[in-house]
Amino acid sequence: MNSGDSTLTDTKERILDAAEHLLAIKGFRGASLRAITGEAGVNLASVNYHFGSKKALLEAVIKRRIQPLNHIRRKRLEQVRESARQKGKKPDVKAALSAFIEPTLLFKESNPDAKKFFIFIGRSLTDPDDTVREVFLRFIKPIFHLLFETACEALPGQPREIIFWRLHFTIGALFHAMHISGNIKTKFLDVKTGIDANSLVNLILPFVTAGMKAK
Amino acid sequence: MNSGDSTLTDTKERILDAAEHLLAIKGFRGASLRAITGEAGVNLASVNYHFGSKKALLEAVIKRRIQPLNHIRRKRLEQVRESARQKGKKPDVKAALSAFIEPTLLFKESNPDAKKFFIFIGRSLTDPDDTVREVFLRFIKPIFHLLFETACEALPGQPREIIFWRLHFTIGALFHAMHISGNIKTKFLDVKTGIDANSLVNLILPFVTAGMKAK
DNA sequence: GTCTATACGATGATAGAC
DNA sequence: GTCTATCATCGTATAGAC
Repeated sequence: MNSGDSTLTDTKERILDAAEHLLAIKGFRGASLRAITGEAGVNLASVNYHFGSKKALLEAVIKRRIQPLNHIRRKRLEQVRESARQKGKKPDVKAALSAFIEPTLLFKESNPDAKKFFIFIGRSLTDPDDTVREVFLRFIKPIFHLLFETACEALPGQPREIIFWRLHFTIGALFHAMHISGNIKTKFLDVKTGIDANSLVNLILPFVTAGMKAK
Repeated sequence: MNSGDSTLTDTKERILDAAEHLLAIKGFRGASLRAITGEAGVNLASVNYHFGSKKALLEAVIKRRIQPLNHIRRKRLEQVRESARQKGKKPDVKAALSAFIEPTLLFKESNPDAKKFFIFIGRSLTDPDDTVREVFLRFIKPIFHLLFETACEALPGQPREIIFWRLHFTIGALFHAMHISGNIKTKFLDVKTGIDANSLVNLILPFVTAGMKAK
C-alpha cells in the first residue's frame, strides 16, 4: 500500500518518464539505472521489481510512444489506399508519404512529453546497442511494409527495389531531421533547432516526394 | 626497441585497426579498452601510453579515415565551382552533390579496411556520446559549408534556409544508407546489405538531386 | 619505451529485511 | 510493495617494474 499520499504519477510512470528522458540524451548504455531511478525519485531496485530488467524497461518506454503513433500511421496509410481503390486510381505518392511522415512529426506537438522521444527515434535505427535497434525494428517493420506496398501501388512504373531504397533514403532524411530538430543541446551544423513540426513537414515532404518520383 | 620481430603492423596501428572495428559495431561506450587491446593483441595500458586517453584514440581513428576523404571531397567540390565559374554558368546541382557523395561511398571500395568505418560514419551524427558527435562534427563542418555554398550557387532561386535543410535531408539519407549497407549483421528491414558502392551512388544521386530541385 | 599489475569508481542485478 | 545492503563485473587510468 502507498503511504497515503497518492501522488500525481505512480512509481511505474515516473520510472518511464525518467527513463525516456535519459535514454534520449544518454543512450541505452549511458542511461544507468541509478540515474534513472535517481531522477524518478524512486528506489534503485524498483526497476527490476516493476519491469524485470533494463531491457524490459527499454521496451516499455518505446512501446508507450510507438504503439499509439503506429495506430495513427496505419489508419492514415490504409485510408490512402482505400480511397484510391474506390476511385479506381492509384494512390498519390505525396499522400502516402504524408500519411507516414506527418503523424510522426506532429506527434511531438500533440504530446509535449514526447519531445525527448524525438531524439531517441532519430537515433533508433543506428543505435550502437543491438537491443535498441532490435526493439525499434520490431515496432517499425510492419508499418514500413505497409508504406512500401502503398508506395509500390503509387509508383507502378518503378521497380520495387528502387522504391525500397528510396523509402530508406526517406526514412534516413526524416530520422536525421527528427534528431537534430529534437536536440536542444548541440547547435548542429548551425541549424536552428527550434523549428516547429508543421514547418518541418512542409520542408521535408516536397523533398522526399520529388525524390520518390525522380527520373 | 622491438623484440626483433618487426611484425607487419606496429602496436599503434594494430590498436587503431581494432578500435575502428569495435567502435563501428559497439559504439564508443560499448567498445571497451579491454576489448580493443585484446583484439589488437597488445597490453591494456598501451592505449593510454600511445594515445593518452580513449577519447584521443577515437580522434585518431576518425582522423585517419576522414582527412584523406575530406581532401578528395574538397578538391572535387572546388572543381565543380571553378569549372562553372570559368564557363560563366551556375554549377550543376547533381555535380555538386556527386562531388560530395561519390567519394564518400567509393571510399569503401578504395580502402577495404575502411568498410567497418562505414557503419561508424552512418552513426556519427546521432551517436549518443557527445564526444563522438563533437569530433565528427569538427571534421565534417568545413566540408558541409563548402557543399552548402556550392549548392546555393547551383540553386540561386531557392532561399538559403531551404537549401540548408535539404542538404540535411541529403546527409540523413546518405548516412542512413551507409549505415545499413555497411552493416553485415542485421538484415535491416529486409534490405540486401551487400550492395556495392557504385550501385548505391546510382540509387541515391537521382533521389537527392530531385529533392534538391523540388518545386 | 614498453608492458604487468593494480587502483578505484560505477554498473546491472539480487537477496532479504521491513 | 518498498527499501537497504551487497555481489560480481566491468570501465578508465595510473604507478612502477623491466
